Amino acid sequence: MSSFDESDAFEGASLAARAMAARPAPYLDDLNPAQREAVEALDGPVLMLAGAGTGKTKALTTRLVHLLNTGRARPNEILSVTFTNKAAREMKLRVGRLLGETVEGMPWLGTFHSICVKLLRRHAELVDLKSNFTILDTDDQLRLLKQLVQAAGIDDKRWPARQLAGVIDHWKNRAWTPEKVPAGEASAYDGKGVALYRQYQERLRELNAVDFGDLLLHMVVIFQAHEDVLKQYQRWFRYILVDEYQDTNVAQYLWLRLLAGGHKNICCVGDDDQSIYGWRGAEVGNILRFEKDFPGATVVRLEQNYRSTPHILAAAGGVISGNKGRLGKELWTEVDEGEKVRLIGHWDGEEEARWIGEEIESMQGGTRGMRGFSLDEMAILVRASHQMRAFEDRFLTIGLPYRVIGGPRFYERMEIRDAMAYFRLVVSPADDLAFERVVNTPKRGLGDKAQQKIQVTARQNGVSLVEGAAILLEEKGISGKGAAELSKLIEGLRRWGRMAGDPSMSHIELAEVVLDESGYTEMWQNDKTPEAPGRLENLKELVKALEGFENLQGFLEHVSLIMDNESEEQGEKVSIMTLHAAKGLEFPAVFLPGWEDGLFPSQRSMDESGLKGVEEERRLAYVGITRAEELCTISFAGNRRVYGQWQSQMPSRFIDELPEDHVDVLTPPGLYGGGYGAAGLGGSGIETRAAEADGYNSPGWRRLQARAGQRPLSQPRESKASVIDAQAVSSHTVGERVFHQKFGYGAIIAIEGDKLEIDFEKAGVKKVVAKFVTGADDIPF
DNA sequence: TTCTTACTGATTTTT
DNA sequence: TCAGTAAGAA
Repeated sequence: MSSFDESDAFEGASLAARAMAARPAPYLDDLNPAQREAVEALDGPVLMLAGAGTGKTKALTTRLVHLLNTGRARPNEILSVTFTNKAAREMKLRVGRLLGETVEGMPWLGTFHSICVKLLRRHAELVDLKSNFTILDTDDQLRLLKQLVQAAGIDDKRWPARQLAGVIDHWKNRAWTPEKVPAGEASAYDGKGVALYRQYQERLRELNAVDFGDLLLHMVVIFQAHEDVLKQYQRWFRYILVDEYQDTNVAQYLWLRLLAGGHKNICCVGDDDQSIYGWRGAEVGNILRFEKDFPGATVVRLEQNYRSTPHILAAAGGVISGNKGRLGKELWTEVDEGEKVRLIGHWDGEEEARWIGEEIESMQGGTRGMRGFSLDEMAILVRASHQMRAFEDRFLTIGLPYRVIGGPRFYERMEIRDAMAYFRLVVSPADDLAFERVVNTPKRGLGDKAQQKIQVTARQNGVSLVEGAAILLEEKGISGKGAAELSKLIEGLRRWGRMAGDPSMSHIELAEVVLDESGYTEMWQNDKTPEAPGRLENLKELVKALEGFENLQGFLEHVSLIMDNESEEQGEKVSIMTLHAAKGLEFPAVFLPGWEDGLFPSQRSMDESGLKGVEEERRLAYVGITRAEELCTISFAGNRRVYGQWQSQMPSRFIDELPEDHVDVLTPPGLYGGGYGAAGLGGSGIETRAAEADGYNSPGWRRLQARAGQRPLSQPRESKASVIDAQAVSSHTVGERVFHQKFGYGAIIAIEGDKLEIDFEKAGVKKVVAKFVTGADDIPF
């Protein structure tokens, strides 16, 4: 607690205030009027509504520097929270650059989670934890939940532990302890959710462990129950800055409101139009409600955009204007016209990938009067990660270098987690979850039965699993190969533990010894799967990462929170990522494929959250378009293979929301008569003329897409307009041979409305809904 | 115990 | 389609 000598701190601050009050502030000259207003409104609540590309980070960091420079607070009296480590790093860097020195003394600039860990370690005893508690990763969490579920005699096939994890996470995001879960949630997880939640928390306490959600939850509980503690921090954190406020969940919101409760010097920065994490517990309401929560708040809108061309901004603006209850912002730019947003429809997903691949290749050299773009300047942003595959396949074929952003992060990889579990066991042999993870990795002939014996022995003796295993061996409760291997493991752990205490041995050597002697490295060396070499490579990298730390313990502590690893791959590559992963990034040229109803907006989002879901999807569209600086290309396909089944697709409703004046409709090559979206470009086919007559921004155009995308007998999906269902029905005739996904081939006996009576070759006579059958000879491709 | 084969069911994922 | 799991076979 040495850094918490308050009297010293306050005196220092006032002295500093007097000494620095007259300091010039040249950095203010670099700001536009709105940014400047946001920076200079230092006291009281401030809401900075920062649209995409409006210099939000600049304003935020300048404000921080201004707080320091005017002597209002010392570096350790400012609480600045971000969501990602990356954002925190960026802020530190930029503050340092503005100050002309590195900022060592900003201990409270970090993610919600990393700050909460610091706080919770100081006050762990208030929630019955020891200050050296461990932070579980999701694998540990899941294993623990699985045990509880099985112990409760629940069929974990019908009720997967994963689902329980989701429910608990959701509750924690809302700052509900087991006692506070409202009655309305009682039916969660087969009605046993709350009870299991309680057991889970109990078990965590026994293990002296917390999960990610607990970090926030425990701190909120502490602040609510211990006014003295809260007051202490309210005084200490004289100013609070919050980035990405639209992404805060209820727990984070409460945490902030408690901390800001005294002086209300809180500045929240965010953009309600970029709230895309509702499904993870984020509450757009937090930002919409700010002025009510903090009456008299200064609200500043940053609307001048420094990123995109006016066409791109107009297209994004047109789409987002369909959302209700926005705080309202209109982005503008001083930049000249530039290219319109390009729109193109394709026959199917593969064609779309092929076209984008070719387009990327030709864009490198510059086409249609445009400048050339390097591969690093181009990105493909998809709604769901499975869409990436088509592009990867295609790019591999044509040898186009690409990089996938997102996906499993370094510390989430299996081999890294396994290795870490070994390290954890060396540092703290009582880490049961780590033991469970590696006891049979590599295979030691210790299956379920043997592990159960260890569990029972440990529980009977009230000791950890490692000790339980030792006792079991002594009692000869286990025999054969398993016994020999287990005793080897236990001995190894003891030996490594001693080595850890030996100052003559570096922790890097120790790590190598552990991975070697445990047989873990060997396991991957003997593995013949194609990913094995990569995994060995990762292990080497892990050992290398140890160099930055004093010992294993310090390393483990660090890693539990910093789950990101941006190993900057060399070479120019196109980026492929999800829209979510793209938030906060920008690229000169952006491709947005797969704009089809059901895919984007995603069917599931609409089913689960209705209008709210569509609005969040729309914000995702807005985020996608606003990633583009110079060129944005939106595309869709008429047919797409979904789970191995060909389906016809309707263009996304968001396409109809694009303002016509800012869109160029391109004609895809290789389609007779121009095919889709030939509006305004002439041509001869019926489709083309229809498109010209209606314009693309009309129901007629949509109908055209639907019709053109619809092969005569392929199956429409449930959500489609009734017109199409009728089409599907009328396309069948009695006696026709058809195919059904479940029942196989058969012949139609009778047709009643949308139901068909079919004599299946294998399944006999059945009545099925027409949309579930396909003409037998007409399975596309 | 572990390897093999059949089944099921499927977004987005900052920490 | 395809990955991840669950029951059967060696």
